[in-house]
Amino acid sequence: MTDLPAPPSRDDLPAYAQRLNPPQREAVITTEGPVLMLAGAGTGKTAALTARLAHLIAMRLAWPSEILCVTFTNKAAREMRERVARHMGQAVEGMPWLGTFHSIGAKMLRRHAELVGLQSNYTIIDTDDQLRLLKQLIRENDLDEKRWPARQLSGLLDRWKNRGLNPGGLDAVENESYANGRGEQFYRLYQERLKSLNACDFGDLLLHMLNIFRQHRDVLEQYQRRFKYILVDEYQDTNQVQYLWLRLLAQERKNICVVGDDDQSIYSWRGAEVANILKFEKDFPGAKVVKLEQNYRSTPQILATASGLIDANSQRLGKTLWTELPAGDKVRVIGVWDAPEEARRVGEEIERLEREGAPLDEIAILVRAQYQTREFEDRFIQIGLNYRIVGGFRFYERAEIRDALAYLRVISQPADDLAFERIYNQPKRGLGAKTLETMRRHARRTGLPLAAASLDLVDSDELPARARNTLTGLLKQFVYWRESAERETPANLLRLVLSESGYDDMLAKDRSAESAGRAENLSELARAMEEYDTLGDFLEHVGLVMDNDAQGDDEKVTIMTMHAAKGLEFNNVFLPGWEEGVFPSQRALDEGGLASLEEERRLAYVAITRARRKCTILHAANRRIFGQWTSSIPSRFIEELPDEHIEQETTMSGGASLWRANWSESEDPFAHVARDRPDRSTARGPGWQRALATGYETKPVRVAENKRSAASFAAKARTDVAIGARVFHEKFGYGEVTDQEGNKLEIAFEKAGTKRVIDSFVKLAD
DNA sequence: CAGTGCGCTGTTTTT
DNA sequence: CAGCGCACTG
Repeated sequence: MTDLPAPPSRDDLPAYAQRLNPPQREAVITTEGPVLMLAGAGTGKTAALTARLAHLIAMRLAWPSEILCVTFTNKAAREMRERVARHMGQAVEGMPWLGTFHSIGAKMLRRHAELVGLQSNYTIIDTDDQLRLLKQLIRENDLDEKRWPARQLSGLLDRWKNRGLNPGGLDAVENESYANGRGEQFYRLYQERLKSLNACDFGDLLLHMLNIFRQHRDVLEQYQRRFKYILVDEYQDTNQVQYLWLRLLAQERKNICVVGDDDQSIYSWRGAEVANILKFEKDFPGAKVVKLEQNYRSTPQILATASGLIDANSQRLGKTLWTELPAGDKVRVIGVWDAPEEARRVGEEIERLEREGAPLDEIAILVRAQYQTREFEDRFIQIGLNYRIVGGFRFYERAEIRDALAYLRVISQPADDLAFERIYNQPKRGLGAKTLETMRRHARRTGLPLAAASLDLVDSDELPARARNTLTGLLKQFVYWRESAERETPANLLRLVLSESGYDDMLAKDRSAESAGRAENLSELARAMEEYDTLGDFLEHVGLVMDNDAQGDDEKVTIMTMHAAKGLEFNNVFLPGWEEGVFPSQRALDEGGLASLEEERRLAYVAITRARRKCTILHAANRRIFGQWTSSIPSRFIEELPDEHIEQETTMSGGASLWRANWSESEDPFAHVARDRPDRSTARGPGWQRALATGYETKPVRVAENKRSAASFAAKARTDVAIGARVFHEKFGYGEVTDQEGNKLEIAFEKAGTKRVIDSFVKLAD
C-alpha cells in the first residue's frame, strides 16, 4: 500500500471527478463533517459514492482500511469494490470494511464473540434453521404450535432485533404479542439456545455488536478511532439497530456521509425507518445536504410517469427530477384477459424487441411477488426464450446443498446441533425418531451438544445394538473427517465426505428426475469451494452471501421481484400484474393502512424508474389465486399515472374493456381511489409519529454468566447412586448397580440381564 | 423405521 | 395448488 498515486493538483481534476456534475462533485469534495446526499433514481449516486471513496484515498485522507462503507446487498458491495478498484488502479488492495451491514457485523463479532458468550467460530443460522429451532422450543414448552406458529415467533424476534430490543427491553405489549405474555420468555429461551449452539441469527449479527458497543466503551472507541470516514448507501432502508450502530460509530468524528432516497424506501417490513433519513440533519447538526436531481437513466416520459405516481404519496422530502435525455415512447399500459395471456403477450413483445436487435439481457420482467414468476417461466420454456430468475430458490437453499453444508458445519463446529440433526440420518442409516429422542434426552440432561452426548451414549446399552453401532460409526467418521479437515482443502474435504457418508451413493441409486441435477449441484458446490483456504472462511461466506446471481454467459431475459431490482437498470422493463390485491398486495391493503399503501406506491416508483427506454405495465382481468380463478380490477396505481405520458391498450380477448363493462353498470371501480388518496397537506402517518417518538435508550443487557463451554465433552457423574443401589430403568426395568464408572453404571437387571447404562436414565427405586 | 396418503393452512418483499 | 404435520401400514 505504499504506491498510492500522488495527490492530484488543483487544476487538473482527477479521473474519478471528471464526469461529475456540480452537486455530485460537491458531495465528493465535502469530506469533513456529516453529509446527506439525497439522490433520486438514476441520478448517479453510485458514481458519486465511489468517487468519494476514491477521493478520500487519493487525497490520502484515509487508508482503505480506515473507511467504513456499508451497503445493503452483496451485489452493491461487489459493484462498489469493482468501481473503486477501477478508479484507483491496482493501488487499493481491497477495502476490508466495505460490505453489507450483516457481513461487517459478522466480521466484528468474530473478534469479540466472547463478550456475548460465543466463540469466534460461531455459526450463522438462516431462517430455515431458525424455524426448526423455534419449533423445538415451542414443543418443549408444551405450546400449541398451531395456535402459536414458529413463523409468527420468528417474525416477532426479527422485529425486536431490528429495533435493537433485547429480551429485557420488551414492553408489555410486545411481550403480550406471543403466547399470552410469554414473548420475553421465548425470546430468552431462544437466545440461550443459540448460545449453547454457538450460533447466532441474522439479527444477532447487528444486535450483539450494538450491545458490545454499548457495554464495552473500549471496543467502541477502538472502532471510532479506526473509522475516519463512514459511508452508507441506501440510508432510507436502515432500521433501528443499524441506525443506532452507525450513530455510535460516527459520534466521535462525525465524518459520516449517507446516501439515500426517501421515495425508494421499500423495506419497512424489515424494520427500515424512512424517518432515519428524514431526521439526519437533526442527528448531525450542520450536515451538508446535497440533492442529486439530474436523471441520466430514463426518457422524460418514463421519468414523468414515475414522478406523477409518487406524487400521490404524502410523506416525502420532495425532489424534482429532470433529464436532458431525448424524448422516447410513452409508457404503455396493456389490459389482458388472464394471466396466461399476460405471459403470452410479454413473450411476443420480447420476441419483437429481439427482432429489432435488442439484447435479451437488457430486458427485465419485474414482479411484485415470487409466485408471479411461474407463469412466465412456463411460457418462456414453451417458446424457447432464454430467461433467468433471480432470487427464488437460491442455490444454497436446495436440500442437497443444505445437507452437504450441514456435514461441513458439524465438522467445523461440533456443537452445531441443528446441522447434526439434519444429517444424522441423511442418507438413511436406520436412525429414526426414537434414537433422536434418546440422544436429545441425554443431551438435555447433561447440557452437552447432541454429537457429544451421542458419543457418551454409544458407550452404554441405552440404544438398541443396531442404532448403537450405526451411530458409533457415524461419530467415528466425524472424528476422522475432522482430522482430514486439517490437511485437505475445503473442496476436497466435501468430496470426501459426500463419498464416504454414502450421500453420493444415495443419489446414484435414486432414479428420480431430480437426482442427476442434485449431484450436479453438489459438484458445483465443491467447485465453488475451491477458492477458499479454510472451511471457516467458506462457511462464513455461505452464511451471508446467499445471493446466486452469477452472471450467465449467454443472453437472457431477467425475471425478478421489484425489490430485487432496486439499484439495477434495463433498457426495457415489463411490469405485469398491476391489479388490486396483487399490486398493491392484498396484505398491504388489509393491514398497515396508508403507510403500507404508500410503500407499495414507492415500490411502483422504483419499478418504473428501472427502465431506460421502454416501460410496459400489464394487468389481467382474471388470475388464479390459491388455485382459484378470481377476477381482478386494475391497480389503483394505473389510474394514478399521468394520462399525457401513457398509452392504454386493451386486447381483443377482453381485458380492461370487459371489466369496465361489468363494473360500469354497478359501481365505479375507482371510487375508492379518491377516497383513499391521502390529504397531502395534513398527512402525518403513524409511522412518522412513531419514528419521532422513538428514543435511543433501551435497557442495558445482562451478559449471561458464562455457561459450560459448548465444546466440553465431560458429563458429570451422579453422586446419589452407589454400587448396590436398587434402581429403575424405563426400558430394562428394576436392577441392582454392580459397578460405577463416571456417569456409566453397570446394572444387573432382574429381567434384562447385565447392561451398561447412563446414570441419568435410571431413577432410584424405593 | 420408512413410505404413503390425507387434510389442513396459508402466500410479499430479504440480509 | 403448494407444503406441511399427522396417522397408518408394510
